[in-house]
Amino acid sequence: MSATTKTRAEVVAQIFTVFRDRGFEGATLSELSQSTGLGKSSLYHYFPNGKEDMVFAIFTLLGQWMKDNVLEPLHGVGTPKQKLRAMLHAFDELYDGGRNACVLGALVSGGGRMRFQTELKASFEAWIIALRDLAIEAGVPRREAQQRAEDAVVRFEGALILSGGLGDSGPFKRASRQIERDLLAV
Amino acid sequence: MSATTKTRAEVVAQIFTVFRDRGFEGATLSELSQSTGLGKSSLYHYFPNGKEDMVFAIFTLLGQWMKDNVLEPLHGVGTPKQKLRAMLHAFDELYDGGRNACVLGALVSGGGRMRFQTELKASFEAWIIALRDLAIEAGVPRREAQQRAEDAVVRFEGALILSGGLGDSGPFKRASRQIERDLLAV
DNA sequence: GTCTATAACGGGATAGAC
DNA sequence: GTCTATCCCGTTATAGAC
Repeated sequence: MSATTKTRAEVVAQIFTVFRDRGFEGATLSELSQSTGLGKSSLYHYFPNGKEDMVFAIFTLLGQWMKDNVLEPLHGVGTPKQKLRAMLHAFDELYDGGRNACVLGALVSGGGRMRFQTELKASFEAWIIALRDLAIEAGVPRREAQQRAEDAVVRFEGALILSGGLGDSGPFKRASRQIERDLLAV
Repeated sequence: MSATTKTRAEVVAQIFTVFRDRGFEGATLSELSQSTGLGKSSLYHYFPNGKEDMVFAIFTLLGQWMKDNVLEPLHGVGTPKQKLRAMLHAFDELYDGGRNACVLGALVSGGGRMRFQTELKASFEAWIIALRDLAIEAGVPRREAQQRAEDAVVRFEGALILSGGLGDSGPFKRASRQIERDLLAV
């Protein structure tokens, strides 16, 4: 790739932020065009079916991010506690310490809930499974691990909503600490 | 009020569900017109500034609902535990056991985050204060009570997102039980 | 108060040149 | 691949009759 040519990955990374901040209906082609620096027609070159295709691309990007930042480290070296810390650090960067919303939450809350039901379910489940397996590795019984993983996702999502609503990153930071404390506790 | 005349409260209750399910950008005048049975022009009679006015009316409705279902019972008779159960029952009905989204979450996640920042903050804070005061009444130290109240809101919001994403009311039901267990625990 | 009609605008999407 | 130009439609909003 050269300096003047955008890769698809770069384009997807840019539209990702728009859908995250505006939701599906709120993300207009004008803003998507502006944020990517591409004309509307060029966007249709990348995404023939428009916004719907863009969101599918975002789900793919999320899957890749999860693989790189959660699943791979999970199978790497270190204690479960170390791996959890690394994961939490990655989430902290993704959400910018609570200043960014969660694109999954934005799509659930907006009109995309029915449109992307299958993908949303798969994304949440993959997330939960990753956290669950880490808890299992730390010696937590499977059933309990599943519950704790769901709790962690609930806390992330809820804390991002509350941090957004209050304009205060405190709830997110505290949720992150609670997850670190609770997920693997014996 | 007669059978043929809608009160403003009835109209607001109907548009409430549209914004809750569709978000601010996703709620169109066509759907609002359909759900209320009023023509678009009639909606402008009730809400001269359009959708923005409708959302302000929703915040007012929420404030009243909170007063009736949370604040009043709080100052009524019964043990804190009994009052908490009554509050949780009211929330369970509002969210239809996890099948409904939270309108505050929908407004935070959509484009309304900046537009209604003041009202969102006030709504979340009122909610937290109500839960906090109940915990204080039950003998929880003030600081700890504040944290638990924020946790409860985080759990509600996150559980509604996850229940929506998974299409399964399980997370909401479990969050409700956890709040009942944790908020007042000594 | 509610309606019909319509204005004014912006949205998503396409065609075709380069 | 990206652009300009354009289309069609839905959306917000207003005017005025009843």
